Amino acid sequence: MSRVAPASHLHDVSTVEDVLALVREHGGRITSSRRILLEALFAGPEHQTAEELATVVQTRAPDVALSTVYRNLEELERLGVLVHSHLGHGPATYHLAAGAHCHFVCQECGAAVEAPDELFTGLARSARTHFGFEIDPHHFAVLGRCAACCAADGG
Amino acid sequence: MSRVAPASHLHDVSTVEDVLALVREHGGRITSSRRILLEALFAGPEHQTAEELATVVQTRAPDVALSTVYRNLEELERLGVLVHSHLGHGPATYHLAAGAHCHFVCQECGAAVEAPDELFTGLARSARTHFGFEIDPHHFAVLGRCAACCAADGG
DNA sequence: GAGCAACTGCAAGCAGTTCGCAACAGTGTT
DNA sequence: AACACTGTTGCGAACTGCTTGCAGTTGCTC
Repeated sequence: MSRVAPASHLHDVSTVEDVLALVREHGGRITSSRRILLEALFAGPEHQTAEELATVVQTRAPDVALSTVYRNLEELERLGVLVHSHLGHGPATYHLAAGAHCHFVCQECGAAVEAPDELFTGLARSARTHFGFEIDPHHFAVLGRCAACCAADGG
Repeated sequence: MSRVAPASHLHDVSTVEDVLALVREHGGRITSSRRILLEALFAGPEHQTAEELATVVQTRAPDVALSTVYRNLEELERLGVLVHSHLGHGPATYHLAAGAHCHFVCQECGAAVEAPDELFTGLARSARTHFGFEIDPHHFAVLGRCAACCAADGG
């Protein structure tokens, strides 16, 4: 599956140009769709689906195809710049690896709560000691019921 | 979304007939596809996808459609007899609610490790106190890297 | 055994994502 | 500045996992 050396931590990738430089280093090319996509990622809200990103990109370059967005997202993820997570049942959401965090998603109303990584350190330690398993708490959402829905339903 | 009183805990649902009785109580009918599906669930391995279950069912009743399997799984889940979980990217897996447990799934090799619920009590408590969020650790898998893949890759 | 409603198979449809392909466009070289 | 090399693109079709509409069937009650 993902067998990549995430090189992003060796470089500063805090701007669009930084990322493009990284892309170049890995033999990739700097294309306008790639640049616009990155700008959308840096400028937009934290959790964007491929479709949403495509829509944003298309406001500036209407001919960029959805498949191009997917391919670029895939490439950027391989370089370690991006991460995608599955929040509940819908489409995956993408965000910059730098701002990765964990999520609680309510199965009833779909609300997503961002959780600090510290909440998972205990679980991470147990998983490591019991099973030698290194968890990646960013990639998935923890499902459940949010405070509002618990209150609404009672019980 | 799921707004159901899981009645299963009020009843003993440890056999196929128990479940069918529960189905009847809720106005459902006892059909052969339903019975065969339940037998597959009780007899088969713990994690089965809808497709796998359909295949098993079809060995005994070749005309049972995949959509029927989905509809029955949905119904049984509404009654609280079943649970489905998303282990990684592929299709959902179904298993009896009685044997529910948490999972660690390796993103590299796909291996699934079953984890005791106790590992999640700390996280559950933090989520509750910090966010009023009641996690449901059974419904999702925690992704990461298993011991074997960690060892293989180094890092 | 008649009738109601739950259930069924079938086929079509859906969302999200991937793929094959021919055309196109960055990039290093000349 | 033209050239070739190869990464990238748009398009459309395919794919997976799942859902739905419909007309026919079947379990269950009276």
